[in-house]
Amino acid sequence: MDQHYQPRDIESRTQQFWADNNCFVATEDTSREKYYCLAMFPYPSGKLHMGHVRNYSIADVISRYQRMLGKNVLQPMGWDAFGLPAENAAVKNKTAPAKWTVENIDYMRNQLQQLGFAYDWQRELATCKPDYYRWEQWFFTRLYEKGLVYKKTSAVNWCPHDETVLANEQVIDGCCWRCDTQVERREIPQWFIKITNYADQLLADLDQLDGWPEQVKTMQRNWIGRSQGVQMRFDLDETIAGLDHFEVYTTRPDTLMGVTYVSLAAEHPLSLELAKSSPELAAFIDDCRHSSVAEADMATMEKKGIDAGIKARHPITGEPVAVWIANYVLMDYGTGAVMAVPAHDQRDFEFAQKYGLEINQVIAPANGEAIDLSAEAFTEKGTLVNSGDFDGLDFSEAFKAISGALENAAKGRVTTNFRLRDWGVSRQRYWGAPIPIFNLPDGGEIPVPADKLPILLPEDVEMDGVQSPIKADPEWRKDTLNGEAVERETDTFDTFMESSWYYARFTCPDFEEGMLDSERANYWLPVDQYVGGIEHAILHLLYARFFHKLMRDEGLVNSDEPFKQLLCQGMVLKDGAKMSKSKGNTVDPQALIEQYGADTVRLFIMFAAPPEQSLEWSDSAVEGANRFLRRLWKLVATHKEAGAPAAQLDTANLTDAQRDLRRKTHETIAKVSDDFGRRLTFNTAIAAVMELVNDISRFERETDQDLALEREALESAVLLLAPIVPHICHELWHELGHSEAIINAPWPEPDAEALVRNTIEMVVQVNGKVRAKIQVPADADADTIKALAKAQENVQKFIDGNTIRKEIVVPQKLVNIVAN
RNA sequence: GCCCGGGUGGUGAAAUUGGUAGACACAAGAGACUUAAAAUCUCUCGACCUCACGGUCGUACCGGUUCGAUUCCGGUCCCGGGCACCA
Repeated sequence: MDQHYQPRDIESRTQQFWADNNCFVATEDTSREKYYCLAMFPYPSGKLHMGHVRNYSIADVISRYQRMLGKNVLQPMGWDAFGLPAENAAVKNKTAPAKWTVENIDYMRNQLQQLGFAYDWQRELATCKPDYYRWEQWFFTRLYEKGLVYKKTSAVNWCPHDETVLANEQVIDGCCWRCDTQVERREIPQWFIKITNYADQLLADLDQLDGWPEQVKTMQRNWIGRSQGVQMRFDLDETIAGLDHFEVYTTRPDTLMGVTYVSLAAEHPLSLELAKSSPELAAFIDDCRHSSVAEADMATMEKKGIDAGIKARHPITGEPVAVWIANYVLMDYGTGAVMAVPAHDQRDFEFAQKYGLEINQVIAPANGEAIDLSAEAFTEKGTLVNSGDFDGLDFSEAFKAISGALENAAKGRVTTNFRLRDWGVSRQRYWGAPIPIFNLPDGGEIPVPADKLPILLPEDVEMDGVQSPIKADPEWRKDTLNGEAVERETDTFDTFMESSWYYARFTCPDFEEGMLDSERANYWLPVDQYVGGIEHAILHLLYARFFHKLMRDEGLVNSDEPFKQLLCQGMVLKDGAKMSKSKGNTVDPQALIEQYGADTVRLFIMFAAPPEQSLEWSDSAVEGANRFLRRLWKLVATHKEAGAPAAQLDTANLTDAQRDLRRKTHETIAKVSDDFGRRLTFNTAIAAVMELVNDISRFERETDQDLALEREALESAVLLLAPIVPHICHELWHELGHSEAIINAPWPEPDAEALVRNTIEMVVQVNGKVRAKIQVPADADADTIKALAKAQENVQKFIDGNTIRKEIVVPQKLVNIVAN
């Protein structure tokens, strides 16, 4: 055996072995328990970054561990290949997005292979290929036929200088990232999928996701945002272009008697109508357009408003209420109009103060305390005051009474509302799947019939950064249907469409007869373990859950949820900031693989932090990971020099030192199994193996029995590390005399007998402070332990002269004597 | 602004169900080996007091619950993720 650890040779030999033996090709086998482990597929941006290495190392460790447990494991890999960066690169480098994307995929695939991830490469897919997106197009036409798709106008960011639509990311401080022109909102017709039809299911089914982090479920619940409230009408004093009222929704009907004005969105039909006869209003509404469509921008911008000059009638008192137009009311959410209660809503309060509007208290704290409405609104629930017949009621009584009064007067009703909005899937971009719709000469549209699919995206194009090549080309859109000329839709799909079902396509990527081969899909689905960045906690995961239910209702899959267990890994940081090109703090994984080998990179990244936490990069800690592997290699080499043990291990006759090493070995097996299988804390698992390796190094080997014990300990360490550093373990396993490859070795199990301890160390506290440590027999009773604890000299010192008030014994752990 | 997380030595972290704060590493310092360096091995390593035994303080900050709080509760500050067209 080579005395020195040579990762380059070891890793290429091992990877060759895996490839030659098709080790990771997965086939359906109903006689075995399946395990589908999936990491979020990458966008092929050029080369792997540390976030990828972390994501894929975590998933690979889980896959390899489950395989050693005997499961039929599927771990696929593919490419989320459509998207904006390819277009930007195309403009910059004068290459077609397709070419750029394919080259990136080739480079990154090679990097993943160098890292030794156990993928079934036969299932590789790329979403930009027609054999993938054709089924997405087909599915969209099915949704259309089911009435789950519709077209409506919706706002986009528009750069008036470049005459192009901008993504939120391309809007910097309200201006175009290329030409710095102030962007405006522009309403254009776009396609939507009715995710709101599934809002209740998407909310309710979160409860069955026991394997998801509570944090992610909470975020999704809040995002869906189901609320009970009241929708009511405010009648206008005069009819304006046929409009005699508008609707508002509130979750706080108890504050209704405190309404002092109402606010309309700038795009509200009433606002637009009023602007026709008021240059002042028209100017204000025009000004409101100068803002990006991003909610964060809307919420943080200066709140502005203007008196619309009309009055509405309070639905209960009939008193006139001022109508304002405000820049912070969203037309896309709710009714586009909100009632304002400045005394009990902070945003309304600030607006009212700014414009000198009335602030009327109608809620008092339930405990009778006075409130000061000169500084801020009182937003908690309480008891009604200044509310006429409703005075004295609490929130729920007031909710019932006021909504009842509105219902009786036919002015309102109790409704359930969702914050969730329908999914806008239209993009005015080139590098995406064309939306499969034909526009008819008479102005209508129909979905592209199945026999005309796929609508192919031309790949040999030039990008100018302004207009999509399929929009610029007058020929591309031309098509015929039943001999009649029709025009293809030139918008493409949101790329979240592709990433919403790729996990299912991996079960049957070669299937040509349909979107999914249900038999194979139902064998592998749901995904047992999904691993990806926390930044996807809401959008991607919600859309994928939605798509799964859509596919279920189409009869393609038979489960309700796509991902049984979810692990959200933290980001990789350097100097406390996210690694990014713009900050110039990136570390190239490629250089590290070349310098230290894949195993060192994998070990470092799994050891540095638990998976959910952000990970701080450290060059010297990588050095440390490499040092550990060298030590392990050397330890096996030294062990081998002593030859193979002549006799079997005789576990019934062990010295104390031998018993200690054997206990450590089996404690480590138990600990690592729990960390891998239940806790998913790989850093502590590695630490436990390091402790074992330290103990082996310190173990003084003399007899043949010692040698056998040392071999048991080393073999265990190698098996336990195999999922993390598979290449070195592959070779060490052979060196330890096994002809069968470690990839097919079963996971070790702890021997209960080896774990037994005769004595236990317990801590003795006096008034909660540690004063002594005692060794007690494992089966000692509480009185014996208390007596022994009190007999300690340093314990005596602290209880002497005091009365013992209480003695607490926590079995196996500690004694606390309370004395004063 | 709203929703969700996080904050522990010089550094990354550990403490799994409220029970020994700092496992395992990194860095640093001292020593051994070496002509020398690297590598390797041994020891020290939260702060303060103490010759030592040992003691006091310490998990962002303020307060609470408890025999006992890094862990639970209330508040504050700071950092990160998401906010529907980055993926």
